[in-house]
Amino acid sequence: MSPPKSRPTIDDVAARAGVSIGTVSRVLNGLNRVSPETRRRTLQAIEDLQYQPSNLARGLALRRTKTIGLVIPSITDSFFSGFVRGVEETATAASYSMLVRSQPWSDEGAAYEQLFTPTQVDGLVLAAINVTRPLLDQLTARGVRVAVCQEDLGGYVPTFLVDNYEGARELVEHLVGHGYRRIAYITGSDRTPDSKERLRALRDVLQEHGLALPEAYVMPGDFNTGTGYLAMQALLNLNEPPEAVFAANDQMAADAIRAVRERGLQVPGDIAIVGFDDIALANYTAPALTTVRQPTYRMGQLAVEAILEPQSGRGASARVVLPTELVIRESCGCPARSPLPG
Amino acid sequence: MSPPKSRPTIDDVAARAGVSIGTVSRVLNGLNRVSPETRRRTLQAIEDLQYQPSNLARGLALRRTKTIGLVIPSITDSFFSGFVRGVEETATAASYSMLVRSQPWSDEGAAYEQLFTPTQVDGLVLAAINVTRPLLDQLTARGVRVAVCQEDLGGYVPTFLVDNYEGARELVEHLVGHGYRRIAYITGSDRTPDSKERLRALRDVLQEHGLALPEAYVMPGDFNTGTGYLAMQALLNLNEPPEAVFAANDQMAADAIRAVRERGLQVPGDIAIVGFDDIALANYTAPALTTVRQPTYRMGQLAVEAILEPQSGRGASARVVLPTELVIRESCGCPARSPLPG
DNA sequence: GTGAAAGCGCTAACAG
DNA sequence: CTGTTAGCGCTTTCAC
Repeated sequence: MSPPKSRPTIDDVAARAGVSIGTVSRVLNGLNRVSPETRRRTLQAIEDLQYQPSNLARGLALRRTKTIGLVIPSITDSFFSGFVRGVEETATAASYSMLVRSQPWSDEGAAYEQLFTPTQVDGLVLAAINVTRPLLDQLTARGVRVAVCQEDLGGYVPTFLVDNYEGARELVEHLVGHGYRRIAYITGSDRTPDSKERLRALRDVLQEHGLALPEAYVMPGDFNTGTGYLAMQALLNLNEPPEAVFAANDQMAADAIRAVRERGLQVPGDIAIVGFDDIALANYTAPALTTVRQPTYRMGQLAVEAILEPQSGRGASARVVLPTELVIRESCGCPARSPLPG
Repeated sequence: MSPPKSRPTIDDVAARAGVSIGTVSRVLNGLNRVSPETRRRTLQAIEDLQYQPSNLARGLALRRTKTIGLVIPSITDSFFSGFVRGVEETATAASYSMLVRSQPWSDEGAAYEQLFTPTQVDGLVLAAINVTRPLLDQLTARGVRVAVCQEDLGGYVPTFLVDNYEGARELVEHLVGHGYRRIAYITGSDRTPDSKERLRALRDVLQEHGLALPEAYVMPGDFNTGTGYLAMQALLNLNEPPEAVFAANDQMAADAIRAVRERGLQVPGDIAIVGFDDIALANYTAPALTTVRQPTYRMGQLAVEAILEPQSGRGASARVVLPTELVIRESCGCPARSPLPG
């Protein structure tokens, strides 16, 4: 691409108003006092020229860009929907722009090393992204504020997580309360501890109720669309199929429901199914999904706040675990409730 | 926020390598030739210092930022999911960063006037956003390349639309093929011509088949969650309810399905329902939704290409109408097909 | 109060 | 091939 055409600069404004650029800068930033008359003339010139200061030049001089970067596995993923809104709205409210980069998970975790270098973003929100400690150190050493979500890097940088264990416990207790004894689990991928934590909760609750979790009741999935369907088929083929299944996330739970229905069986009549996350889809499966809501919007909001107001983050090394919320709909066996999404 | 800590600059590199900054710049941009030895020493210094050039300074000097801005009603909306991916992936492939701003539709359409000023973005993708001609003129005059999607501003800037009329025609023809005679429509909002175009197609096709579209069969909706439910209830309360309903988008169709099911009726047994868009949800409603797929990914891709390679856009004023694709699932009355989403 | 001038970090001529 | 220098547009002392 070729360079853009000309646009008014601070010099043009100064010339037109008959003042120096220093004065223009002053009325623009309004800290020092400028005489009413000078200010008026200057504002008039700005208006006439439709002048807008260059963020680039301003950024260079100030060494800050008023933009924060968001790195996320997939900005389009329904699960991150609330999170992204939380980040964007909070950033926007503080007059910050949001630079986004989708960065699918990878073992190397290398590609984004050179993205969002300092002086391009003042802060970085890393969501469900595994970065190496050296990279993190380099970023912070260069003055980039970073906040991490859905991934525990050790807590030497503000971190926001969700209480998977407690959330899952509540969900499983609810299932047990329905009277189900044979409860299976469809796992997520193992690149984060989420799936394991939810499974641990399932194990613990079952044990506390004197129930067992047979090896065969733990079916592998990967959080993505498709695997829930396969896992459920395998579960249904067991000699003694489970009475209820807990899928590590809603996407797999939705696919599991399809697998059950295609078998000609009913949910929750023949088998109950619950998920985790409470994505938008959870309201539209038939039956609607009982699940655990994650405070994703809040998390995005907190991450940005941690970047914007480091002091509130207690030495920039807070590690907060947010509570979840059990959302009871119909797939667990409870009667239908509100007619509309909720 | 306070300015960031220091980071290596091109001067540090030059000093360490014992060369001038001009030389460092040359090895960085590799256009002019540099002696192998000098190059080696310079690269070594860069490596040692973990130097990364400042995009800000570079942008100021070059007058381009290598970032494009995306303005969209809601970056989180499922319908724009493919579009956003198309924009991001195409931009990333060209080494461009993506600045995002959600801008809910409004009559004034004013808030984003000062966002993404030049020298902050080289180009702007406006999706389903109504901008005034003066603003558009100002942007292009300042050298910002803009591409518009899902909104027809008059064609003096690259515009990408979808063939609503043809897509809807195909869908309705399919419905008529099923034998339905009484077909109703749930409208979208009127801020874009989309809903009206789809309705026009419905009218035309019905007429061509000697069928009528009673006034009462056109129920108002607004594309958003909730209204499809209400509209469908109203339709069911009619003395002579329709045999099939065409909702202006999938979200409303999904809500309509819920309304029908809650009435104890079957879809498509008692009443067929179809939508438009083919969002992810369309695969999970029960029954799965027959709908019209919009080439959103392609559109995002084309928009970015139009910005990056203006010449291919034919004088930067192309206006391309993309074809849609009929996606037949079960809600229209067709038998179930593939077990997995597709 | 307001102008002049020194950068911020980098690219791009322009001399050698 | 490589060093020097003049900006890019804005903020910020430092004098007047």
